[in-house]
Amino acid sequence: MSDESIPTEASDLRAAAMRLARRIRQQRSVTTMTDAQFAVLVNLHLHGPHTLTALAERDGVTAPSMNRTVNCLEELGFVTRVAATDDRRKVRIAITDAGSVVVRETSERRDNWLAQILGRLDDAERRTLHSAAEIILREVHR
Amino acid sequence: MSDESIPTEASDLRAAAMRLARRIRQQRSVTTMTDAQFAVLVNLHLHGPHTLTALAERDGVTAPSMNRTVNCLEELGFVTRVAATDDRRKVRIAITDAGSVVVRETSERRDNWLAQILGRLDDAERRTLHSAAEIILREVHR
DNA sequence: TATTGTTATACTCTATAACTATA
DNA sequence: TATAGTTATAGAGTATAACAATA
Repeated sequence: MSDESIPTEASDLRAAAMRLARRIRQQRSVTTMTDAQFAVLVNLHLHGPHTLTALAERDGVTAPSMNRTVNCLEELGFVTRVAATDDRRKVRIAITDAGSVVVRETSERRDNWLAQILGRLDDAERRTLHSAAEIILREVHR
Repeated sequence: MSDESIPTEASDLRAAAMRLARRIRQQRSVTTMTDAQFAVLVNLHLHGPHTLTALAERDGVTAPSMNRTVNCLEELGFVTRVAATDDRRKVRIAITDAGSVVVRETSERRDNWLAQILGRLDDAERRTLHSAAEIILREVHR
């Protein structure tokens, strides 16, 4: 394979990634919850409690912006704030049981939607998609 | 390959698509422009002038929401509104030359970023990614 | 009466600037 | 003085409800 095919490959890969991600985002269990809120929930669900600053840095937003998102999640009962014991400036933000349920339900819904598509494919094509996912997860860092 | 591997494949594919799309979205030529605005510009660039209703339907948002986005793009000089001659209720929204420049520059920037990643891979892996893109574009509709 | 576009209003996400409490 | 969190304020995207102009 020669290098002159890279531009076309890049363009196709870009179109495919954007379309697939858009359709995945449409699948959610709580339709009133936004992407910003769900991203925070997933982070807390997978990696445990964080400070406000850590959450903001992880999602590439400012602290005041993350503060508002956390306020919304707190009002919805999906996260809790607890003052840190060691450094009294810090606040420990943790996911609640209700928040974990939302993450699991939405993840399931998204995976079920994708599994429908995978189920239409033959083994070779499914292998191709799985290999592609592994390459992307290995080469593209958050 | 057996069906019990589908859940894992779906989960990996979901993670890969979300991460890749997120990183692609970070690459833009005009950093002040939002995703909603850019999506409208791309649509007009690829498929020509549209009415407000058609733009709203295509992006899955309401007409008032699209109206605000188009107002912003008009103020920035990236689109124009022209009254339709046949049906005087309709408004023809078209991309300007400046708008087309933005679309081309951002597309190039995104493809260059992806090409860097593709350039690190061997031929087999590049073939895998390209095949995966083709499968996704064939199976996942907008 | 139905359709197209728009305005009014409200909520969320985003940002910068400024403030409080703590280290 | 520096850091963690918060509040104040403003711009943009989203929605629903209501309206004017036209078909």
